[in-house]
Amino acid sequence: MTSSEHTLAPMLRKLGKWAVLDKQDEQALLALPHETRTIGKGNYIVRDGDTPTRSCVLLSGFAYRHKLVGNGGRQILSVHMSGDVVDLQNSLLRVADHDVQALTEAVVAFIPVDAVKELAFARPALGMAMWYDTLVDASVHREWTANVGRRDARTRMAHLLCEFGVRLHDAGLGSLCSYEMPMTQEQLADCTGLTPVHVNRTLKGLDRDGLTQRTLRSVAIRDWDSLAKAGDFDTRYLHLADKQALA
Amino acid sequence: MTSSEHTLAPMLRKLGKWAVLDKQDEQALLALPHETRTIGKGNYIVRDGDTPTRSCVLLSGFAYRHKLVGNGGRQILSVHMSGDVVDLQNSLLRVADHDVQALTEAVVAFIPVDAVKELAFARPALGMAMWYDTLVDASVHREWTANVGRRDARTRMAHLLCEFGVRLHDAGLGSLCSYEMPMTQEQLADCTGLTPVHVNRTLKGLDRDGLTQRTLRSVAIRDWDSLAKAGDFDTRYLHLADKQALA
DNA sequence: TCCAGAATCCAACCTAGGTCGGGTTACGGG
DNA sequence: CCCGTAACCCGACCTAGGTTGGATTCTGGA
Repeated sequence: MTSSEHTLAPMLRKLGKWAVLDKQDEQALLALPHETRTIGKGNYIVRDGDTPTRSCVLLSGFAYRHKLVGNGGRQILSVHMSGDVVDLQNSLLRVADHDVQALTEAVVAFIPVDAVKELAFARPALGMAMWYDTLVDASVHREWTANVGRRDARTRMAHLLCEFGVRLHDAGLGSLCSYEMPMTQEQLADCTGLTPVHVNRTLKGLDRDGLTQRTLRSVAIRDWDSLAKAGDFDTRYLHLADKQALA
Repeated sequence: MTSSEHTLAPMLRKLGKWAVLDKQDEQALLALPHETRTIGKGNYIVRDGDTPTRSCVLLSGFAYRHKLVGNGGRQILSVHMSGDVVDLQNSLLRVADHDVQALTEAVVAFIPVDAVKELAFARPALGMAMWYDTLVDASVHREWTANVGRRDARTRMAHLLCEFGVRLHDAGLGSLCSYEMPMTQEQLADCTGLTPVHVNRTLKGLDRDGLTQRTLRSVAIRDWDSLAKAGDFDTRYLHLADKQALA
C-alpha cells in the first residue's frame, strides 16, 4: 500500500504542509492505530463536556465546531474539510469546551490520544507539525473573532466566502472561485453572528452587485479581487505559505 | 537562587498548572536563555506582520493582543497578565497575524524561539505544558468569538468582568470579586465589539442593578452568582482544573 | 409520482446599539 | 498648584440588522 492510498493519507497531506517530514515520519504517522467510522449528516462527533479519549481526523466530508450560549444562540467556530485534525483541541484538553458536528455525511478516523502524544514527542517534526496545526486553528479563531466583532454584515459574508474558496482550493476540493459549499443560510448565520434572514439579504446583495453568482449549494466568485476587497480579506491568517523545518 | 526568586518563575508557575513537572523540568525551564526588558505603557511588543525570533513571557504588568480591520476598527483578542506566555503563537507561526501591546508598563522576558522548541521536545512534560497553554489560549478565543457573535451587550460585559475576576484570582493578582483592572472603556469596547459609549451605558446598568460597584479602575462584584448568570459565565473554557501528566 | 419537511426568499415593522455633540472629572507633568 | 489631556459620562437622534409572518422552491423518501 502506498502512502497516498493509506487511510490516514489526508492527515499526512495536511501535516506535511506545516513541516518537512522525512520517510520515517511519514511511516510513523500512517502507522498510528485508528478506527474509521462513517458519521451521518448532522450527527455529533464530540459533545461539549465530553472527555474524549480519541482524537479525530476528517477523511472525507465536512464538519463544524460550535458553541451554544445561554439564550439559545449558537456560534459556529470553524468549518472543517478532508484532512483536518478536527479534534486535537478537545481531546488534548481532556474535557471538551465545544461541540463538533458532521455537516455532511463524513468519514472520520479515531486515533487514541495517548498514541498521538507519544508520537508527537517521539518524532519532533511530526510533533511540531501537529502543534503548528493547532496554532493555525487558533489564528483562524482570532480572525473570526475580529470578523464577528468589528465588521459589518456584508464584509463578514464576503470574508467567509473568500476563506472557503482559499481553503477548499488548498485542500484540493474545488477551485478558488467556484466551489460546492454544503452549508445552509442558517449555518452561515451562525458562522457570522447574523440572523438567517439577514444572511439571505446580504448574499442577494453580493449576487446583485456581480461579486458572486450562487445556485443552491454552489458558489461562483465572479470577481475575486472585488470580493476580497469587500470582505477585507487577506490570506495571511491562514498561514499557508510558511512551512518550517524543526530547528 | 531558589526557583521562586528566579526571573522566569511566573512562567514556571503558569506552566505548572498544566502538567506535572519534576525538578529537572523546572531547572531546565528556568535555565532558558532570556533577556528581560521593560516595555512602556501602550508600546508594541509584536506587530502584525513581524517575524519575531523570540517568544515573550509577561513577568509583570498587563498586555493585550488585537487585530485591526479594514474600516479602522480594532478587535482585542485577549488580555494577559503575569506569567502568561504571550507570544508563543506569533513566534512559532513565524509571521505574526496580530499585534501585541503593553496595556500598562510591563516587564517581559524574551526567549529565543529555537530554545523554546528544543526544550519542548527535549522534555516532553514541558512540551506538553506549552502545547496545552496554547490550546487553552485557543479555547479562550472560542469563548470570545461566541461572546461577541451571539450575546447581547449586557451579557458580554458581565462575561468579561467574570473572566477577569477568575483569571486575576487564579494568577494571584486579586480576589475573585474585587480587583484592579487597568483598562479604559474604549479598550473594553474593543474586547466586546461595542462602542465606548455603549460600554459606558452597560457598565452603569450593571452598577445600577447592584451587580457591580466600580470606582475608576477597580471593580467590585457585589453578587457573583447574579453576575455570572447575567454573563452566561461558566469557567469551564478556562480549563483551570484539568492538570494532566504526560502519558 | 407525490408529499412532507426543509431551505430559500420576501416585505413590513421594530429595537439594540451606534452616532453626534457635547459637558464633567481625574491625573500627570511642569 | 495649575493646566492640558485623557478618560468618563450624558441625552437626542439614527440605522444596521433583528423580528414576524408569511409565500415559494427544492429534495428525498414512500
